[in-house]
Amino acid sequence: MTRQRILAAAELVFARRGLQGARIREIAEAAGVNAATIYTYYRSKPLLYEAVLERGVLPLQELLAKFTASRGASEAEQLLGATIEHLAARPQLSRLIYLEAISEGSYLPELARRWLRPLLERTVGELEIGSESSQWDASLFPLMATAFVHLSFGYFALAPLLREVFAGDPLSEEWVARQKRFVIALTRQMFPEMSGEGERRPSPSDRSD
Amino acid sequence: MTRQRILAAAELVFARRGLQGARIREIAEAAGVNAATIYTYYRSKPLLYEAVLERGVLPLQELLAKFTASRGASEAEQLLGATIEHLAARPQLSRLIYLEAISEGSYLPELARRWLRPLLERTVGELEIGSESSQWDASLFPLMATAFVHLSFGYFALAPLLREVFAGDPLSEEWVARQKRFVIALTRQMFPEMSGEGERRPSPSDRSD
Amino acid sequence: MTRQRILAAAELVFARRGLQGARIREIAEAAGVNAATIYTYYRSKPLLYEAVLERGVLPLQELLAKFTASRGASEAEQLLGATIEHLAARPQLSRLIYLEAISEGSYLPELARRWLRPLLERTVGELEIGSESSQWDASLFPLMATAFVHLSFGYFALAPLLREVFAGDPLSEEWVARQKRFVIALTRQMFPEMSGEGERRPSPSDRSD
Amino acid sequence: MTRQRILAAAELVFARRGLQGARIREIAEAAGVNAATIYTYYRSKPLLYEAVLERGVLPLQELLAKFTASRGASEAEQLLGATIEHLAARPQLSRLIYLEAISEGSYLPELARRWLRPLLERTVGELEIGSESSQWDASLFPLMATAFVHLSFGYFALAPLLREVFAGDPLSEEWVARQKRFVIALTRQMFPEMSGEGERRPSPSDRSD
DNA sequence: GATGAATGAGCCTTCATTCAT
DNA sequence: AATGAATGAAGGCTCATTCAT
Repeated sequence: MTRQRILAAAELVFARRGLQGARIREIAEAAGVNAATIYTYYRSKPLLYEAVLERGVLPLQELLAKFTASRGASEAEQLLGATIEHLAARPQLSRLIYLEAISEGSYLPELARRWLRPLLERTVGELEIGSESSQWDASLFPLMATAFVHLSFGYFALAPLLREVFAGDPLSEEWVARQKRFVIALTRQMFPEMSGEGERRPSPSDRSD
Repeated sequence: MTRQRILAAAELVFARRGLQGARIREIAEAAGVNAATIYTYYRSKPLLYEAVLERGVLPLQELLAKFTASRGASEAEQLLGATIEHLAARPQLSRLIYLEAISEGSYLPELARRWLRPLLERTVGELEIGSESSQWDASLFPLMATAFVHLSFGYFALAPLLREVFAGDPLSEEWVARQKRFVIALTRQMFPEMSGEGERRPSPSDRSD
Repeated sequence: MTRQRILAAAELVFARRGLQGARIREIAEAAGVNAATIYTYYRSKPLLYEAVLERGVLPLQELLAKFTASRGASEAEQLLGATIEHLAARPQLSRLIYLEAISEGSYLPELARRWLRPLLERTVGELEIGSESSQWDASLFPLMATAFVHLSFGYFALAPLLREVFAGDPLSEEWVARQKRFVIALTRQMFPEMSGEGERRPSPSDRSD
Repeated sequence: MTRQRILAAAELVFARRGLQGARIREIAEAAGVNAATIYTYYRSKPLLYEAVLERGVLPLQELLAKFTASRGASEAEQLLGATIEHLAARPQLSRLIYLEAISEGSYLPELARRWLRPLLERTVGELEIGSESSQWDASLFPLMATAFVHLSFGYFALAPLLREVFAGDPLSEEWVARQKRFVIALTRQMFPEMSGEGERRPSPSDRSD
């Protein structure tokens, strides 16, 4: 129980300050425990940091695994939607990953190997199925896959800035739903051929709220 | 001269560690001066940080200003292209901005006021010209504008991660050109009505290299 | 316990160097603790300084309070004697107060309010009882009161200089007793009318050693 | 000229902060010169400090010398009066000497040898002339001499504290004159036999203002 | 398991001092 | 003679970490 409280607090602080900027005492305060208690569970700050990342990346891996088995027209859309929902429920995750990437942290290779590479392969592989009929150059596929990372993870990472610019809260249900709708609509716009015939092809202007 | 060396070194370190994580001594070493020398020019680390951000944001403001006067079909494309080229020449800028946003730094309001807000207004305003005929819901415009931030700034901010995943260097001329081409193609895909008749509408598969 | 050791060491160093000149590391060494430990108890050097002064001034206040109730001929003498004995037991206190005064420290108003002002009022009030018959101009009373501060506190503050000039140790019992005798004799010399009839009027040359 | 400005500024700052607490840059600012300029005249902070003390002690030595030749009843009074006037014109001198004494500075022996020792010998010697008829124990002579140091130098050293307690300014002409009158009256009170017959013996209540 | 106390290392910043101009 | 720029050496303070309780 204490371990979970520590992990949650650490995630919060690491997502805001990064590994170097985070302070054990701040994490301890956020967790409501003494700073020394943290060392009962984790032998050092970097190890705690790794545990936090681990706890964030593992579900992503699992999320991805679900979509590896079945393939189909709407698979990509479902993956995108599920990812965004997952991220909306864990607002710190995107920030952690972006911070780690920007800071060129030592966990970066792990992040690439276990999460981004599978994600890209999975998505690009998916997309390449329809590549023959696609109007897109195959060399753009990595960039496209990357774009979807930005449109899902980046949206949440930049939330503080968006909050400053727009009136509303980017993490609110309404906003998240809108972003989800936008990304899926964008996908369909880019790959019209992937939308199965049987399925009604929704207009980007469809509103669910 | 020393001041410029300090600013350049500080940009490098701040872009990697953030305000809190950056160490003055590391900046000093990178600048090839004694740590005390930094204080001859900047009275504190936060003030140095502000100066670095200032030096990064001002050109963005000016870049934006150039495109405010004339409007037209290909204006948005030009702005996007120019932005990406600008960022490619200053690889730390995107990281600085993303770090500041993720860390909810105190410079965030300034960033919103002087850069993101004008950018969005400018782009959304541009897009709204064609909104009548557009297939996009007006409520998605902010998200679309934000998406272009991700596709330009985010690309460079995540460069270390991409470098880890792909074989090549995301900051290389070839890669940057490809990203530029991709983003512009995406724009045309999304707003076909904005491409003027006189202009040949290029296929996204066009290659310049 | 550690707190007391720190306070004692700090008193020693502050009395020698003042607030600005004192070095935390020197205090720590004198206290036999790590410099960081000091910050476990006091959040900053000025706050430690205040605590040291507080610990010095409070007993002075209490000493003064004892003599506020009863009044009489020999009260002043007793106060003087008690003060000198108190100071002899706390050799740093006078130096602290003099340093604070000379340096125009921020604790000065507190010092005036809680110690010197009551002392003067108390003494001057006492003296004024006999003012009718006194040969002293009333306008000199403040100066006289101040003189007694010099003759008690100043004696201890200047101890290092006296040690340099005379052979002996100004803080030795013998010297302190002699100073006490001198000050009291001086008082009687100045206010012969205050010495009660019943009491034998001792000659200044009386020796107790 | 610059040298004098530096000395004056240094005196001001040293009198407030002591050797350790004083900062070269503060002295430089007070003198209106660049900090480096100070090093054109003095090779180090301690040497500047010595020069300041030297400049303060030398006139005291000379003042003392004037009174060494002639002896007489009113000599002591004149010395006291002259000293107080001298100090009133150099408000920092007393503070410098007291700080040096309290801090047990390295200049202390010099101070004792050149100023305090001669002063005491001179005064005590003077007093001992009348010791036969005096009511004072000879062993108290050093203390008495010291007392006069307090009553002259101490008065000015504690000026900031007195200013805090009393309404007026202890350095004002009126206050200084009063203190002078008080000290002289006290002397006469203590040594009535020293006041020559021919001279009218003034009452302590005499007022000059 | 949890913590208050303690500390070595290191951080930001200041300071006395030097030197080229 | 005077100074702006630069720096090695602290100085105050914080931090991650340990340990006895």
